[in-house]
Amino acid sequence: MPQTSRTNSKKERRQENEALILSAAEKVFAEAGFGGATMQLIADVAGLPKANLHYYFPTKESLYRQVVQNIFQIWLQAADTFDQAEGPAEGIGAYIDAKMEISRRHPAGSKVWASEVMHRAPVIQDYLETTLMEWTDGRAAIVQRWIEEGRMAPVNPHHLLYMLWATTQHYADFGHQIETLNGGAPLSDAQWEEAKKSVKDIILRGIGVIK
Amino acid sequence: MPQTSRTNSKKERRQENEALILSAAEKVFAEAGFGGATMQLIADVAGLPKANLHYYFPTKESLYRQVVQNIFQIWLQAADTFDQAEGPAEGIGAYIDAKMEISRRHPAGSKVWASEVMHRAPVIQDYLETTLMEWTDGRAAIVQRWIEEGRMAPVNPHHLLYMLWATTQHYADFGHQIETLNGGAPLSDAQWEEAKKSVKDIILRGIGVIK
DNA sequence: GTCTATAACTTGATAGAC
DNA sequence: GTCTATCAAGTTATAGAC
Repeated sequence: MPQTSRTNSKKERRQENEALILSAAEKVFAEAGFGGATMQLIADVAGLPKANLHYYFPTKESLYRQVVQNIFQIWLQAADTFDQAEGPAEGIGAYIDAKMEISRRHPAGSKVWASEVMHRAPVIQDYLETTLMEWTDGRAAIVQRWIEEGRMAPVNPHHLLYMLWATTQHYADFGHQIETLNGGAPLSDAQWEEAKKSVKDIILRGIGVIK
Repeated sequence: MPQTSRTNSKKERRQENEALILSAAEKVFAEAGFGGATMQLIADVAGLPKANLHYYFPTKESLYRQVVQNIFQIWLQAADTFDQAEGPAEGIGAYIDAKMEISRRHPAGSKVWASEVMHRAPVIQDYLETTLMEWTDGRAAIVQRWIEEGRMAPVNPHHLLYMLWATTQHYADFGHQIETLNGGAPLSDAQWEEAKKSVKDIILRGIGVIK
Protein backbone atom coordinates (compact mmCIF):
# COMPACT_ATOMS: atom_id res chain seq x y z
CA MET A 1 0.00 0.00 0.00
CA PRO A 2 2.30 2.70 -1.17
CA GLN A 3 -0.25 5.42 -0.60
CA THR A 4 -0.69 4.67 3.10
CA SER A 5 3.02 4.35 3.54
CA ARG A 6 3.66 7.64 1.82
CA THR A 7 0.92 9.27 3.88
CA ASN A 8 2.56 8.13 7.11
CA SER A 9 5.90 9.32 5.90
CA LYS A 10 4.40 12.68 5.11
CA LYS A 11 2.81 12.85 8.53
CA GLU A 12 6.10 12.10 10.19
CA ARG A 13 7.89 14.67 8.08
CA ARG A 14 5.21 17.15 8.94
CA GLN A 15 5.51 16.48 12.66
CA GLU A 16 9.28 16.75 12.53
CA ASN A 17 9.20 20.03 10.67
CA GLU A 18 6.47 21.44 12.88
CA ALA A 19 8.47 20.57 15.98
CA LEU A 20 11.57 22.11 14.42
CA ILE A 21 9.72 25.31 13.60
CA LEU A 22 8.03 25.49 17.00
CA SER A 23 11.32 25.11 18.81
CA ALA A 24 12.95 27.83 16.74
CA ALA A 25 9.92 30.08 17.11
CA GLU A 26 9.88 29.71 20.90
CA LYS A 27 13.50 30.82 21.05
CA VAL A 28 13.06 33.77 18.71
CA PHE A 29 9.78 34.99 20.23
CA ALA A 30 11.38 34.81 23.69
CA GLU A 31 14.39 36.85 22.68
CA ALA A 32 12.72 39.45 20.49
CA GLY A 33 9.07 39.53 21.51
CA PHE A 34 6.22 39.02 19.04
CA GLY A 35 6.73 42.34 17.33
CA GLY A 36 10.49 42.07 17.22
CA ALA A 37 10.56 38.52 15.93
CA THR A 38 10.65 38.02 12.16
CA MET A 39 9.60 35.00 10.17
CA GLN A 40 12.93 35.23 8.38
CA LEU A 41 14.89 34.84 11.63
CA ILE A 42 12.72 31.94 12.79
CA ALA A 43 13.29 30.28 9.42
CA ASP A 44 17.05 30.79 9.72
CA VAL A 45 17.13 29.29 13.23
CA ALA A 46 15.02 26.36 12.05
CA GLY A 47 17.22 25.95 8.98
CA LEU A 48 14.31 26.16 6.56
CA PRO A 49 13.29 28.60 3.83
CA LYS A 50 10.91 31.23 5.03
CA ALA A 51 8.15 30.10 2.71
CA ASN A 52 8.04 26.70 4.40
CA LEU A 53 7.01 28.30 7.67
CA HIS A 54 3.95 29.69 5.93
CA TYR A 55 3.23 26.27 4.51
CA TYR A 56 3.04 24.72 8.01
CA PHE A 57 1.67 27.74 9.85
CA PRO A 58 -0.41 30.07 7.69
CA THR A 59 0.36 33.21 9.67
CA LYS A 60 2.89 34.50 12.16
CA GLU A 61 0.13 34.70 14.75
CA SER A 62 -0.94 31.07 14.33
CA LEU A 63 2.65 29.98 14.91
CA TYR A 64 2.91 32.19 17.97
CA ARG A 65 -0.35 30.89 19.36
CA GLN A 66 0.86 27.31 19.17
CA VAL A 67 4.06 28.25 21.02
CA VAL A 68 2.10 29.82 23.86
CA GLN A 69 -0.26 26.87 24.11
CA ASN A 70 2.65 24.44 24.43
CA ILE A 71 4.08 26.31 27.40
CA PHE A 72 0.76 26.46 29.11
CA GLN A 73 0.42 22.69 28.88
CA ILE A 74 3.82 22.14 30.49
CA TRP A 75 2.85 24.30 33.45
CA LEU A 76 -0.47 22.57 33.90
CA GLN A 77 1.32 19.25 34.23
CA ALA A 78 3.42 20.65 37.07
CA ALA A 79 0.17 20.98 38.99
CA ASP A 80 -0.02 17.21 39.41
CA THR A 81 2.51 17.39 42.23
CA PHE A 82 0.21 19.82 43.96
CA ASP A 83 -2.85 17.60 43.72
CA GLN A 84 -1.32 14.28 44.66
CA ALA A 85 0.24 15.57 47.87
CA GLU A 86 -0.93 14.62 51.33
CA GLY A 87 -0.23 18.00 52.85
CA PRO A 88 1.12 21.50 52.28
CA ALA A 89 4.79 20.80 52.98
CA GLU A 90 4.91 18.04 50.42
CA GLY A 91 2.50 19.58 47.91
CA ILE A 92 3.86 23.09 47.81
CA GLY A 93 7.45 21.96 48.16
CA ALA A 94 7.10 19.62 45.18
CA TYR A 95 5.30 22.30 43.20
CA ILE A 96 8.19 24.72 43.77
CA ASP A 97 10.66 22.04 42.69
CA ALA A 98 8.66 21.31 39.55
CA LYS A 99 8.25 24.98 38.62
CA MET A 100 11.93 25.69 39.25
CA GLU A 101 12.87 22.78 37.03
CA ILE A 102 10.65 24.13 34.25
CA SER A 103 12.27 27.56 34.61
CA ARG A 104 15.61 25.90 34.13
CA ARG A 105 14.64 23.65 31.21
CA HIS A 106 12.17 25.88 29.37
CA PRO A 107 13.25 29.47 30.01
CA ALA A 108 12.21 30.58 26.53
CA GLY A 109 8.68 29.31 26.98
CA SER A 110 8.33 31.11 30.29
CA LYS A 111 9.47 34.35 28.67
CA VAL A 112 6.99 34.04 25.82
CA TRP A 113 4.21 33.55 28.33
CA ALA A 114 5.37 36.53 30.41
CA SER A 115 5.53 38.72 27.34
CA GLU A 116 2.07 37.62 26.23
CA VAL A 117 0.54 38.41 29.63
CA MET A 118 2.38 41.73 29.91
CA HIS A 119 0.85 42.78 26.61
CA ARG A 120 -2.62 42.06 27.99
CA ALA A 121 -2.82 38.52 26.57
CA PRO A 122 -4.09 39.42 23.09
CA VAL A 123 -3.82 35.82 21.92
CA ILE A 124 -4.58 33.64 24.96
CA GLN A 125 -7.04 35.71 26.97
CA ASP A 126 -9.59 32.92 26.64
CA TYR A 127 -7.23 30.51 28.42
CA LEU A 128 -6.77 32.93 31.28
CA GLU A 129 -10.50 33.23 31.73
CA THR A 130 -11.29 29.52 31.55
CA THR A 131 -8.54 26.98 32.14
CA LEU A 132 -6.26 29.13 34.30
CA MET A 133 -9.15 30.50 36.34
CA GLU A 134 -10.43 26.99 37.07
CA TRP A 135 -6.97 25.72 37.90
CA THR A 136 -6.33 28.63 40.25
CA ASP A 137 -9.62 28.36 42.09
CA GLY A 138 -9.15 24.62 42.45
CA ARG A 139 -5.68 24.97 44.00
CA ALA A 140 -6.79 27.86 46.19
CA ALA A 141 -9.52 25.60 47.57
CA ILE A 142 -6.93 22.95 48.43
CA VAL A 143 -4.82 25.54 50.25
CA GLN A 144 -7.90 26.81 52.06
CA ARG A 145 -8.70 23.29 53.22
CA TRP A 146 -5.16 22.83 54.54
CA ILE A 147 -5.53 26.09 56.45
CA GLU A 148 -8.84 25.05 57.95
CA GLU A 149 -7.32 21.74 58.99
CA GLY A 150 -4.66 23.71 60.85
CA ARG A 151 -1.86 22.32 58.73
CA MET A 152 -0.47 25.68 57.65
CA ALA A 153 -0.65 29.36 58.58
CA PRO A 154 -3.76 31.29 57.50
CA VAL A 155 -2.51 33.08 54.40
CA ASN A 156 -4.51 34.33 51.43
CA PRO A 157 -4.43 31.36 49.01
CA HIS A 158 -4.45 33.45 45.85
CA HIS A 159 -1.59 35.68 46.92
CA LEU A 160 0.35 32.58 47.92
CA LEU A 161 -0.12 31.17 44.43
CA TYR A 162 0.97 34.47 42.87
CA MET A 163 4.09 34.35 45.02
CA LEU A 164 4.85 30.80 43.90
CA TRP A 165 4.49 31.75 40.24
CA ALA A 166 6.42 34.99 40.59
CA THR A 167 9.33 33.50 42.49
CA THR A 168 9.84 30.41 40.36
CA GLN A 169 9.31 32.05 36.99
CA HIS A 170 11.65 34.89 37.94
CA TYR A 171 14.57 32.49 37.48
CA ALA A 172 13.54 32.05 33.83
CA ASP A 173 12.16 35.48 32.93
CA PHE A 174 14.95 37.43 34.67
CA GLY A 175 17.58 34.77 34.09
CA HIS A 176 19.75 37.22 32.21
CA GLN A 177 19.75 39.64 35.14
CA ILE A 178 20.56 36.84 37.60
CA GLU A 179 23.31 35.62 35.32
CA THR A 180 24.81 39.11 35.13
CA LEU A 181 24.70 39.50 38.91
CA ASN A 182 26.33 36.08 39.13
CA GLY A 183 29.39 37.52 37.43
CA GLY A 184 28.20 36.75 33.90
CA ALA A 185 27.99 32.98 34.38
CA PRO A 186 24.82 30.88 34.29
CA LEU A 187 23.87 29.30 37.60
CA SER A 188 25.75 26.07 38.17
CA ASP A 189 24.06 22.85 39.27
CA ALA A 190 24.94 23.64 42.86
CA GLN A 191 23.63 27.19 42.53
CA TRP A 192 20.33 25.95 41.12
CA GLU A 193 20.01 23.62 44.11
CA GLU A 194 20.79 26.55 46.39
CA ALA A 195 18.11 28.60 44.63
CA LYS A 196 15.50 25.85 45.01
CA LYS A 197 16.42 25.40 48.65
CA SER A 198 16.27 29.12 49.36
CA VAL A 199 12.85 29.52 47.78
CA LYS A 200 11.43 26.49 49.53
CA ASP A 201 12.94 27.43 52.90
CA ILE A 202 11.55 30.94 52.93
CA ILE A 203 8.12 30.08 51.58
CA LEU A 204 7.56 26.89 53.58
CA ARG A 205 8.68 28.67 56.74
CA GLY A 206 6.58 31.63 55.68
CA ILE A 207 3.42 29.54 55.61
CA GLY A 208 4.32 27.83 58.85
CA VAL A 209 4.92 24.26 57.72
CA ILE A 210 8.58 24.14 58.73
CA LYS A 211 10.24 25.77 61.71
CA MET B 1 16.73 90.69 27.56
CA PRO B 2 14.28 89.08 25.25
CA GLN B 3 16.73 86.45 24.15
CA THR B 4 17.24 85.04 27.64
CA SER B 5 13.53 85.07 28.26
CA ARG B 6 12.82 83.29 25.04
CA THR B 7 15.53 80.75 25.82
CA ASN B 8 13.93 79.92 29.17
CA SER B 9 10.56 79.62 27.56
CA LYS B 10 12.00 77.26 25.02
CA LYS B 11 13.59 75.21 27.75
CA GLU B 12 10.31 74.91 29.56
CA ARG B 13 8.50 73.97 26.40
CA ARG B 14 11.17 71.41 25.69
CA GLN B 15 10.88 69.87 29.14
CA GLU B 16 7.12 69.72 28.91
CA ASN B 17 7.16 68.06 25.51
CA GLU B 18 9.90 65.64 26.53
CA ALA B 19 7.92 64.61 29.60
CA LEU B 20 4.79 64.22 27.47
CA ILE B 21 6.63 62.05 24.97
CA LEU B 22 8.34 59.98 27.65
CA SER B 23 5.04 59.28 29.38
CA ALA B 24 3.39 58.19 26.15
CA ALA B 25 6.42 56.13 25.16
CA GLU B 26 6.45 54.30 28.49
CA LYS B 27 2.85 53.31 28.01
CA VAL B 28 3.25 52.19 24.41
CA PHE B 29 6.52 50.32 24.96
CA ALA B 30 4.94 48.52 27.91
CA GLU B 31 1.90 47.43 25.95
CA ALA B 32 3.53 46.52 22.65
CA GLY B 33 7.20 45.86 23.42
CA PHE B 34 10.04 47.65 21.68
CA GLY B 35 9.51 45.89 18.38
CA GLY B 36 5.75 46.20 18.45
CA ALA B 37 5.71 49.87 19.40
CA THR B 38 5.62 52.41 16.58
CA MET B 39 6.68 56.03 16.66
CA GLN B 40 3.34 56.85 15.08
CA LEU B 41 1.41 55.33 17.98
CA ILE B 42 3.59 57.06 20.56
CA ALA B 43 3.00 60.33 18.74
CA ASP B 44 -0.74 59.75 18.72
CA VAL B 45 -0.81 59.00 22.45
CA ALA B 46 1.30 62.08 23.15
CA GLY B 47 -0.91 64.17 20.87
CA LEU B 48 2.00 65.36 18.72
CA PRO B 49 2.99 64.90 15.09
CA LYS B 50 5.34 62.03 14.56
CA ALA B 51 8.12 64.24 13.26
CA ASN B 52 8.26 66.11 16.56
CA LEU B 53 9.29 62.94 18.35
CA HIS B 54 12.32 62.76 16.13
CA TYR B 55 13.06 66.37 16.89
CA TYR B 56 13.28 65.68 20.65
CA PHE B 57 14.64 62.13 20.45
CA PRO B 58 16.71 61.44 17.34
CA THR B 59 15.91 57.72 17.20
CA LYS B 60 13.38 55.26 18.54
CA GLU B 61 16.15 53.62 20.53
CA SER B 62 17.25 56.85 22.24
CA LEU B 63 13.66 57.43 23.36
CA TYR B 64 13.41 53.88 24.63
CA ARG B 65 16.69 54.17 26.49
CA GLN B 66 15.48 57.24 28.36
CA VAL B 67 12.29 55.43 29.38
CA VAL B 68 14.24 52.52 30.83
CA GLN B 69 16.63 54.82 32.68
CA ASN B 70 13.73 56.65 34.34
CA ILE B 71 12.30 53.42 35.74
CA PHE B 72 15.64 52.33 37.05
CA GLN B 73 15.98 55.58 39.00
CA ILE B 74 12.59 55.12 40.65
CA TRP B 75 13.57 51.68 41.87
CA LEU B 76 16.89 52.85 43.19
CA GLN B 77 15.12 55.40 45.35
CA ALA B 78 13.02 52.65 46.93
CA ALA B 79 16.29 51.30 48.31
CA ASP B 80 16.49 54.18 50.77
CA THR B 81 13.97 52.44 53.01
CA PHE B 82 16.27 49.45 53.06
CA ASP B 83 19.33 51.42 54.10
CA GLN B 84 17.83 53.63 56.76
CA ALA B 85 16.25 50.76 58.69
CA GLU B 86 17.44 49.61 62.06
CA GLY B 87 16.75 45.95 61.44
CA PRO B 88 15.37 43.37 58.99
CA ALA B 89 11.70 43.56 59.98
CA GLU B 90 11.58 47.29 59.44
CA GLY B 91 13.97 47.42 56.47
CA ILE B 92 12.62 44.57 54.42
CA GLY B 93 9.02 45.32 55.37
CA ALA B 94 9.36 48.92 54.23
CA TYR B 95 11.14 47.83 51.05
CA ILE B 96 8.28 45.51 50.18
CA ASP B 97 5.79 48.32 50.82
CA ALA B 98 7.77 50.70 48.62
CA LYS B 99 8.18 48.20 45.79
CA MET B 100 4.49 47.24 45.91
CA GLU B 101 3.55 50.89 45.73
CA ILE B 102 5.75 51.35 42.66
CA SER B 103 4.13 48.31 41.04
CA ARG B 104 0.78 49.95 41.60
CA ARG B 105 1.75 53.46 40.44
CA HIS B 106 4.21 52.66 37.67
CA PRO B 107 3.13 49.34 36.16
CA ALA B 108 4.15 50.39 32.67
CA GLY B 109 7.68 51.19 33.74
CA SER B 110 8.03 47.83 35.44
CA LYS B 111 6.89 46.07 32.28
CA VAL B 112 9.35 47.93 30.09
CA TRP B 113 12.16 46.92 32.43
CA ALA B 114 11.00 43.30 32.48
CA SER B 115 10.82 43.22 28.71
CA GLU B 116 14.27 44.74 28.41
CA VAL B 117 15.82 42.18 30.76
CA MET B 118 13.97 39.28 29.13
CA HIS B 119 15.49 40.28 25.80
CA ARG B 120 18.96 40.10 27.33
CA ALA B 121 19.16 43.81 28.15
CA PRO B 122 20.40 45.04 24.76
CA VAL B 123 20.14 48.67 25.83
CA ILE B 124 20.94 48.75 29.57
CA GLN B 125 23.39 45.91 30.04
CA ASP B 126 25.96 48.41 31.33
CA TYR B 127 23.60 49.39 34.18
CA LEU B 128 23.15 45.77 35.17
CA GLU B 129 26.89 45.26 35.36
CA THR B 130 27.68 48.43 37.29
CA THR B 131 24.93 50.19 39.24
CA LEU B 132 22.66 47.20 39.83
CA MET B 133 25.56 44.92 40.72
CA GLU B 134 26.86 47.41 43.29
CA TRP B 135 23.39 48.00 44.70
CA THR B 136 22.76 44.27 45.02
CA ASP B 137 26.08 43.45 46.65
CA GLY B 138 25.60 46.34 49.09
CA ARG B 139 22.15 45.18 50.18
CA ALA B 140 23.25 41.56 50.35
CA ALA B 141 25.98 42.66 52.74
CA ILE B 142 23.41 44.35 54.96
CA VAL B 143 21.31 41.18 55.02
CA GLN B 144 24.39 39.12 55.77
CA ARG B 145 25.20 41.37 58.72
CA TRP B 146 21.66 41.01 60.09
CA ILE B 147 22.05 37.24 59.82
CA GLU B 148 25.38 37.26 61.63
CA GLU B 149 23.86 39.40 64.37
CA GLY B 150 21.20 36.72 64.79
CA ARG B 151 18.39 39.06 63.86
CA MET B 152 16.98 36.89 61.07
CA ALA B 153 17.17 33.33 59.76
CA PRO B 154 20.27 32.35 57.77
CA VAL B 155 18.99 32.62 54.19
CA ASN B 156 20.98 33.26 51.03
CA PRO B 157 20.90 37.07 50.71
CA HIS B 158 20.90 37.13 46.92
CA HIS B 159 18.04 34.69 46.57
CA LEU B 160 16.11 36.67 49.15
CA LEU B 161 16.57 39.82 47.06
CA TYR B 162 15.46 37.96 43.92
CA MET B 163 12.36 36.85 45.77
CA LEU B 164 11.59 40.40 46.85
CA TRP B 165 11.94 41.69 43.29
CA ALA B 166 10.00 38.82 41.76
CA THR B 167 7.10 38.96 44.17
CA THR B 168 6.59 42.72 44.17
CA GLN B 169 7.09 43.26 40.45
CA HIS B 170 4.75 40.38 39.65
CA TYR B 171 1.84 42.62 40.63
CA ALA B 172 2.85 45.04 37.87
CA ASP B 173 4.22 42.73 35.18
CA PHE B 174 1.44 40.13 35.53
CA GLY B 175 -1.18 42.65 36.56
CA HIS B 176 -3.38 41.68 33.65
CA GLN B 177 -3.37 38.03 34.70
CA ILE B 178 -4.15 38.96 38.30
CA GLU B 179 -6.93 41.23 37.13
CA THR B 180 -8.42 38.46 35.01
CA LEU B 181 -8.29 36.01 37.92
CA ASN B 182 -9.92 38.70 40.03
CA GLY B 183 -12.99 38.47 37.83
CA GLY B 184 -11.83 41.10 35.35
CA ALA B 185 -11.61 43.93 37.87
CA PRO B 186 -8.43 45.74 38.96
CA LEU B 187 -7.46 45.18 42.59
CA SER B 188 -9.34 47.52 44.90
CA ASP B 189 -7.63 49.57 47.60
CA ALA B 190 -8.50 46.88 50.12
CA GLN B 191 -7.20 44.14 47.84
CA TRP B 192 -3.90 45.97 47.37
CA GLU B 193 -3.56 46.20 51.13
CA GLU B 194 -4.33 42.49 51.39
CA ALA B 195 -1.66 41.80 48.76
CA LYS B 196 0.95 43.86 50.61
CA LYS B 197 0.06 42.18 53.88
CA SER B 198 0.21 38.70 52.35
CA VAL B 199 3.61 39.27 50.80
CA LYS B 200 5.04 40.79 53.97
CA ASP B 201 3.55 38.12 56.23
CA ILE B 202 4.93 35.19 54.27
CA ILE B 203 8.37 36.67 53.62
CA LEU B 204 8.94 38.18 57.07
CA ARG B 205 7.83 34.93 58.68
CA GLY B 206 9.92 33.09 56.12
CA ILE B 207 13.09 34.86 57.23
CA GLY B 208 12.20 34.44 60.87
CA VAL B 209 11.60 38.02 61.95
CA ILE B 210 7.94 37.55 62.88
CA LYS B 211 6.30 34.52 64.44
C1' DG C 1 10.12 74.85 16.50
C1' DT C 2 6.41 72.60 13.84
C1' DC C 3 4.46 69.79 10.40
C1' DT C 4 3.52 67.61 5.62
C1' DA C 5 5.25 64.71 2.30
C1' DT C 6 8.21 61.29 1.03
C1' DA C 7 12.35 58.58 0.80
C1' DA C 8 14.64 54.24 2.09
C1' DC C 9 13.95 50.12 4.06
C1' DT C 10 11.91 45.90 6.24
C1' DT C 11 8.27 42.82 6.91
C1' DG C 12 4.54 39.23 6.29
C1' DA C 13 2.66 36.82 2.91
C1' DT C 14 2.08 34.65 -1.75
C1' DA C 15 2.57 33.21 -6.65
C1' DG C 16 4.35 29.87 -9.41
C1' DA C 17 8.28 26.94 -11.13
C1' DC C 18 10.08 22.61 -9.77
C1' DG D 1 6.13 19.38 -0.51
C1' DT D 2 9.89 22.73 -1.42
C1' DC D 3 11.89 27.00 -2.64
C1' DT D 4 12.94 31.41 -5.39
C1' DA D 5 11.28 35.71 -6.59
C1' DT D 6 8.29 39.27 -5.64
C1' DC D 7 4.39 42.00 -4.07
C1' DA D 8 1.80 44.98 -0.89
C1' DA D 9 1.80 47.11 3.41
C1' DG D 10 3.85 49.33 7.06
C1' DT D 11 8.00 51.23 9.37
C1' DT D 12 11.76 54.59 10.73
C1' DA D 13 13.71 58.58 9.53
C1' DT D 14 14.38 62.91 6.97
C1' DA D 15 13.89 66.80 3.67
C1' DG D 16 12.07 71.08 3.21
C1' DA D 17 8.11 74.47 3.43
C1' DC D 18 6.23 77.31 6.94
